Amino acid sequence: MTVYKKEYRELQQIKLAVDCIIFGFNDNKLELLLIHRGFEPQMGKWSLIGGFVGENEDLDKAANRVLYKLSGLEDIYMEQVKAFGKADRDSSGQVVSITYSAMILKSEYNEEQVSKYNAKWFPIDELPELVFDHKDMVESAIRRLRRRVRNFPIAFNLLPAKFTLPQLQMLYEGILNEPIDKRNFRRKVLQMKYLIRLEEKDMSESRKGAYFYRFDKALYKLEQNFNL
Amino acid sequence: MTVYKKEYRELQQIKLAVDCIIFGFNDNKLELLLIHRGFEPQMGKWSLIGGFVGENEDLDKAANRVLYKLSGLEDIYMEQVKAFGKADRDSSGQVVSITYSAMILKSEYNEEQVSKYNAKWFPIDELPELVFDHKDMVESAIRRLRRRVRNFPIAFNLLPAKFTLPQLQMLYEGILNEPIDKRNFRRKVLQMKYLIRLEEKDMSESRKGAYFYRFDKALYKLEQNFNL
DNA sequence: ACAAAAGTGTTTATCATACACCCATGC
DNA sequence: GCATGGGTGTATGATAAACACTTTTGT
Repeated sequence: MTVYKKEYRELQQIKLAVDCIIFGFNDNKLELLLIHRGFEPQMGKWSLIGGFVGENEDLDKAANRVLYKLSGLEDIYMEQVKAFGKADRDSSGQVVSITYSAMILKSEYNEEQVSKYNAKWFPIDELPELVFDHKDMVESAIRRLRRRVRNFPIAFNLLPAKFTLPQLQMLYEGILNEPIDKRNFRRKVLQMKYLIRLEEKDMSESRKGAYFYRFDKALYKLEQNFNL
Repeated sequence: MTVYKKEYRELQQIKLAVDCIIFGFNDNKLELLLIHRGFEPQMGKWSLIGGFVGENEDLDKAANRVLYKLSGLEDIYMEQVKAFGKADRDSSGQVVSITYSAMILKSEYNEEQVSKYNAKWFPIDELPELVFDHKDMVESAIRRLRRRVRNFPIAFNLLPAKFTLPQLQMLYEGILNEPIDKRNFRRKVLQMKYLIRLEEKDMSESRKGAYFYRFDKALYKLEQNFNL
């Protein structure tokens, strides 16, 4: 924390921010929510959803507050990714930013807020030019996401409560950006007992129809081993 | 980064620090370098090696500067672990701290500096009471270390350039805190072609003597797959 | 009857694990 | 010759990867 008492007194000019990397899923592709920056510096470029940490505000709370302000979403699975702290990363001064990553179900997202804040979804392989080092932030978040989605049941945050296995597989293929063998995928998914098949079928995607499943959080909590 | 221009102007009272979690290895156990805190608050407890980030100083550079100041070591493998940002984590005010973790070879460590800074090595299962949330910091760094030591050749930072396989195995057993089968360990280690056996033997630990090996960084860079 | 997506098993290779004895040397 | 730590191989089970056909139903 600190070594010399005198350092404790020095006032830093460093500002502390959080940036939220919000993933959604659409058209079999991962998407990212960005905001059109309406002020200098770098006016006109696109930016992650971010803001400064408040006085006496927990870092995690700050990230959630910012996310809530700009999306209306609460209780979203959100994790710290990394601190970005190059002294010259923000041309307006020394700003250290901690990134947080969230995955949200787009259909629960309040579309009013999107336009209100000049926000827009972009497929992750068609991102516009981003301010400062936000491109690095996104890349590190995607790498982390691809690692974590194999070991934790976080992908279900991008799906409705009831979903089909083809949907789930397409989601994984979209996140990992690689094709997956259908039979192997289904076997692995169903071997873990966390997916409960419902009676109902989704008839909208095929004539045969695909069974709906739900993810049972309680069962997962018992074992907590997840691997895809 | 930022959403409202006005926020840009507000002066935060938040201070930004780095804390270094420095691991060494001794007597088949992981050790941690701590500093005796000689000032309030929490005078008398032990603390990680930390300090505030300087004006116009990169975060990584700040960590390295702090580490250098307190240990004399340069060019140490050091990685960002996590940001700690509970508003009340430091009783002297709002201080957000980014932790960095380094592993050093104790025999290269300047012993003069240790006493000069009231620093001391502690086995990780016999840590004294630490200030603030430093215990959480250490725990998260150890978890990360145990994860990474299996997938990256970072353990060699804790050994001299020439080392024996029994030494390496004891190091892994110490870090992971579990026994490892000798034959399986050696097979896996030698299957990756990064370890070069030297002619020389270490005769100090046994009558038969154990071959010295060295880790070939260049070979590792070619493939970069590592798994133990 | 055919198109379109859903669903289903087996084989093979690879990797992880468990396990016990001989070797080289100094005393 | 014996005590001490160093070094070696094999068999078994588990996991991952490749692969093709049948089912259902709306038109």
